[in-house]
Amino acid sequence: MHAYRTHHCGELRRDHVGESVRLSGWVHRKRDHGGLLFIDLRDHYGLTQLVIEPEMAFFGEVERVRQESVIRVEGKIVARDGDVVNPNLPTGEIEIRLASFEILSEADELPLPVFAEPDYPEDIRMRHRYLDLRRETLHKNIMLRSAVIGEIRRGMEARGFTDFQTPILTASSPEGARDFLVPSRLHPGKFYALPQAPQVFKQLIMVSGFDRYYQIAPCFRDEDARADRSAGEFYQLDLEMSFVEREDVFEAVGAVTHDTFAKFAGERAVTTTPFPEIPFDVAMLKYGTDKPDLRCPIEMHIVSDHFRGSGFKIFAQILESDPQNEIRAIPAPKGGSRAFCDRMNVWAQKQGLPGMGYMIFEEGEAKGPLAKNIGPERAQAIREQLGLGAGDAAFFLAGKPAEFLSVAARARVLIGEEMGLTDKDRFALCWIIDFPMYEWDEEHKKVEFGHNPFSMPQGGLAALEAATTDEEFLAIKAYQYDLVCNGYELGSGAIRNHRPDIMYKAFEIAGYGPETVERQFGGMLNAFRYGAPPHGGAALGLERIVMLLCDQENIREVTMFPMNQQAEDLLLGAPADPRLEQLRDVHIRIVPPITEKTE
RNA sequence: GCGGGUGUAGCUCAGUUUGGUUAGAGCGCCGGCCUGUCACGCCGGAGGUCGCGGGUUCAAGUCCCGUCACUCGCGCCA
Repeated sequence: MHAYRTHHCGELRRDHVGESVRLSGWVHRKRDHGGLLFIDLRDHYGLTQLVIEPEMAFFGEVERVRQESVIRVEGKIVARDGDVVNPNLPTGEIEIRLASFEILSEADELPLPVFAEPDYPEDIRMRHRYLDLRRETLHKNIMLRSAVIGEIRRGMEARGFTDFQTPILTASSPEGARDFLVPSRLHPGKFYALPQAPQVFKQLIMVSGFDRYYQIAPCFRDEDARADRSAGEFYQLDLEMSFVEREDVFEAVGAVTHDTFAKFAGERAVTTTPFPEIPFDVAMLKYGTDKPDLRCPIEMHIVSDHFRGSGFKIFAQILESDPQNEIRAIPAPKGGSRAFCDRMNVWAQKQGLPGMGYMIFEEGEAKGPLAKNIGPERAQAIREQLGLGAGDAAFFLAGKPAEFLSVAARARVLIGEEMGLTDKDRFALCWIIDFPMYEWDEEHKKVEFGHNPFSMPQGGLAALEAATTDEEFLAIKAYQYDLVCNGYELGSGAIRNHRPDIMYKAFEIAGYGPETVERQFGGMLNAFRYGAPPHGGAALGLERIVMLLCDQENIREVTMFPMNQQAEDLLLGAPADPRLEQLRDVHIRIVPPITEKTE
């Protein structure tokens, strides 16, 4: 007989009745009736009920055993009949009448319960992550994560992608986040950087002729965490393809994404391929964001013309004061109640806006202060533009789009949810395409790269050379795209710029001379001088995918050993003070931060 | 770096609005009872610097100031 078990705890059924078995596992739950005692024995696979009677020699020992102790038992499988069958358990038709009982590892009093899952403080969950991970939901999430990775790997391999590992100790990559630095022992004063993404390496892999690469790649970024953004490190499905156009990347990534979601979505619907492609400009106009939640059908409209020179003086003046100002409307079908509109207005004020004006449309007329001031003709025109009818409402935001769009975007989603227009039980995927190559850097008053500088500008060198003014530079689009699901950015990618001449020109527009390009990206630039295939790819945040499939809103719920928001590992204690000789080895002296306030 | 929320028993939380007797409940823990439970049940018990420091007051969990921790968000991360 095996030393620890003949079966696992989720295995035994009615057919096994009469067999003698050995099981090992954790004491999940104990129900002591004095004259009869039940234990739910748990392992990775499930629960099995053990029955202990007072005549058994070890009865007293079982009475004293604490939850989460690890035990080994032997016994005979007996049937549970009639109303003692537990239909909620796969093993609910049998139980084990014990012949022997042994504690393999005793548990102390628990800092957090494994059984039942009330919300627990994060620091305690992190400090005792091994207990937290025993709990049903987290255990399942982590298993799903593994299954998702497996599915992705099979999908990628089936489409001819090859898995390669890229360096962890490397040079700073062009992602734009803060690097984690690793001091060099052999080269005093010099540092490696941990990769923010394998961006440069995967492009070099294409130049090296491997054609199709993928990797479940660890990425490191020294930026503050969010609910949907891990502290310090995360994994992405990283991929790159040679001799492709954008649609080739969409076909490959779309297929793998769809199949992975579909496999684990259960009852939830998944957008079929090809995913809708929404130009960046259109997304900003209709949804106010480049990561729209398409489960909400509401689309915003520009309604500036209806207010220009109108009787609603506040909006009219906003439009006159700056040609860049506009009035944006968010339709709210079925939202035509004063209570709802006021509530939304208060919400907008809490988000830092002066407020959201609104109109309520009724049979033949529009109500609310805005409608009164602009008069029935203009109100009717707005109603027609928005395609609204009686019982509907519309909200209005005025000013610089950049200043109200993020609130408008959230308002759109909120209205959709409150009005029951949003189907929560689906995964709405889309591509956002045609990102601008450059954006306006307000701080330095200059044109700057919008995304990473390695995207191919649409129109190539000719487009860059044709543009001469800031306005023209800002109008240049890149072959740069994002994959979006339910309001989350799942990933992004680009057709890369593999031409040194176009790269010099692209950097020149952002104000960087050739020496900057060569200093920062010389390695890759050199590679492009000896025959580089046109190539492109993408990278998808793995945790985001799993988070969506697990219906979780926090990325730590799908990460086995995450750091907390302050980027600390409470389980093992990191970051930690180094020993003096470690610092000496790498030629580092700590300069304590200046904390005293000097007036 | 900034803003919001939270901090009371091992854990989840009530009590703080309006300062006033010995700070409560559920889960867990310890003891007792219980032969069909599966969130077992019943009885009893232990367990509290009310995050920390200072202040106001006859009196502070409650009011004021400072500070720390956790968390969500902004900045940042394309």
